[in-house]
Amino acid sequence: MNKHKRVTSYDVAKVAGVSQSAVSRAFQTGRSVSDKTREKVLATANELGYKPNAIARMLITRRSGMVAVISSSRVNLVYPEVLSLLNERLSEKNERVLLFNLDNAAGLDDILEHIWTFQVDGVIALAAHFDHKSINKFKQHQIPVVLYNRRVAGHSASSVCCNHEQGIFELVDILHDFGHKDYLVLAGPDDSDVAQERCELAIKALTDKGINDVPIAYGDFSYQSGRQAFSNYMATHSAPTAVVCSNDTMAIGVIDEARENCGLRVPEDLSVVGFDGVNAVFWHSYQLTTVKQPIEQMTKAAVDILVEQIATPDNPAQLRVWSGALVQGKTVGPATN
Amino acid sequence: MNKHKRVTSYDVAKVAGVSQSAVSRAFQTGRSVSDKTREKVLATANELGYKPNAIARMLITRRSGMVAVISSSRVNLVYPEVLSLLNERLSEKNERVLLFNLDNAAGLDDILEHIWTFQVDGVIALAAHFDHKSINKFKQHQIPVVLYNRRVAGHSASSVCCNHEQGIFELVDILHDFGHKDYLVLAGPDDSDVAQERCELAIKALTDKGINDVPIAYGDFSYQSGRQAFSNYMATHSAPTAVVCSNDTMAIGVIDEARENCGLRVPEDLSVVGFDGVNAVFWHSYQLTTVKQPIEQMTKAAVDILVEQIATPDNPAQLRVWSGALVQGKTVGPATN
DNA sequence: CTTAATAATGACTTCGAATGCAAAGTATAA
DNA sequence: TTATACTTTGCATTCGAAGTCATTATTAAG
Repeated sequence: MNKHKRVTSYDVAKVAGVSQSAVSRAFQTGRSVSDKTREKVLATANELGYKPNAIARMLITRRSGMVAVISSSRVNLVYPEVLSLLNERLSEKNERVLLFNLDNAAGLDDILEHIWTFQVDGVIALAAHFDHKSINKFKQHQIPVVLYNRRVAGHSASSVCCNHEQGIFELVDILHDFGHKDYLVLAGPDDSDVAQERCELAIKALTDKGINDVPIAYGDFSYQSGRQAFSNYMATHSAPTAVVCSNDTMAIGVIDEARENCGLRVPEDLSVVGFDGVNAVFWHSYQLTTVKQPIEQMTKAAVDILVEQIATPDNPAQLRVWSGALVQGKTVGPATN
Repeated sequence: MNKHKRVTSYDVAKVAGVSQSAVSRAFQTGRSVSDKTREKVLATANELGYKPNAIARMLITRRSGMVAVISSSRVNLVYPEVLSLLNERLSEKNERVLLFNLDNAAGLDDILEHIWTFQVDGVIALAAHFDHKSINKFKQHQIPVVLYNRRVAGHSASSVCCNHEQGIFELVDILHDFGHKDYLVLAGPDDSDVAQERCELAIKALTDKGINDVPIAYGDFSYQSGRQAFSNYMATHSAPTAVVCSNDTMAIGVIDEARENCGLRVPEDLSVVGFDGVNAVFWHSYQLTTVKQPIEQMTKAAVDILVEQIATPDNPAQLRVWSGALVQGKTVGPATN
């Protein structure tokens, strides 16, 4: 077997009695090699245990076969689901995932440094704290980017989005139809674009219904922060009848806090809606009323667009938007006051 | 700014009036360069927007700065949590995560092919379907591996594990103390080592208590499979009073199925225990009795061991085992029959 | 059986940083 | 001042595959 030194294309060439070029060509499709030579090369390669060195290939082809995915993790159950699908789609396109974790805005610079040096073919950014000001740097470095659920003015980067406006308006419609008048909006961290957008849309939807001055509480998209925020709110205010949460994980936190520590039944005393449609909200004890993002379609499109931009970098940036699917769970009921 | 061509160390060298070697050395610590030269180089590098090309460095140093993490995703909530921590620890050691997803045994060969060609510095394997027979191949390719929750006979690879035996015995102890006699063991997929181990240990623990012929149902570690398995079992058997599940996610599935479709209250009519201690089981509606793995310590150790093996490949493989922490939730009660 | 067109092949160069080695520079000791 | 030790520096080579180009082998056409 192969002892200490790696088997290179030269080794294979020597044994097979051909040139290194022939070996290289044998491992590519659509290259000018006779079947005879290719067979011979592949046979001896197999015999010697030769595997092409991807690093050397990257250097000369200037393609790394890696896509950087900038995700978050700590808090929001939606990230693992999206990451998993992205990984699958990218594998099909023969791209590997180089994973970066961004849980607070401070980490971004470090991640960018690594992205430049690693020569990734492209980037998919889904982290909540991803700062869209850094998008220009990608352009300078000529690295295609696809933003996930984050649109940027002027279309300077492609993005795939769920239509938050439609989704949140539908949720508010339902609450309104049930006669709710006392609302609380539970927003995400204020340095997150998605958080900001969803919060503003909730306020706007409520204003459209003639409901003004809605109080806003803040969390960080995590379960604990949902509980904490609701607990804090209840300590100084009377109970609302409906809570519009900027994501599912916080919504579950609110439900648990309401049931455990506030003596409120959901949905009898309190209606709660979330956003995302993560798997866990469909569990029987919660059955949250929420909007499910079409993450299969969104991740597929994100990868398709990215791969296209890698192949033809001069193609214009594009934006694709999907409607979310309203899921009528069991956390919304008629207003009681 | 930099237009179309990448800035290389030669460009910096020319502008700074030094040799390419000097530039290279300026970017490394502990190299023989005068402070004056280093400053000059770093200044012009900054000016030209030069970033060292990691690919070229990988080729010559034979270190990629990447660790392959083989994870699963579909089903078990424990993976995202572990993955996130691994990523954090590896970043601290200046290693990037190259992510591979293994959701069924068939995908392994493809992943291995990629691991060889990408010249990763090391591998951390946590996927349930990771087949320990492939460990020898890593040795042949001289790539250090750390197994997560998977020990292999003969210590041919390092591993960090949670002491499943202790944990499962403690869980069974509790159930036994509550007087349970009618058990169901819900096992994971039979091509998974962890699944097999936990199942056997549950049976062993029960046998030690004098309880024999315990029925076994099978799932795939997912919520849905937990529901399905319990539903199937109930269709042809009378209800057990206690279910020992091989992971938390399935345990939650069992609880939901019992409550929703079987008219069983948990814990009054049915006691359920899980394993792992994923975040979601602490949510108020579940509060599962389970064993929490010390994933902070385990991931830290996995990374430390791997980094050590990368630095000194001839060091012997090591095994580190932690006890899990019993979490007394609210899903276990006295036996009713 | 030529001639023209096409396919297959190998020699050589390239990608960009790191490093062994020898030469040149600087500091220390006698 | 000279001999010696140590530090800086640049040259040339290396990592391993891929691509360019010129040459040779093969096939098709006339």
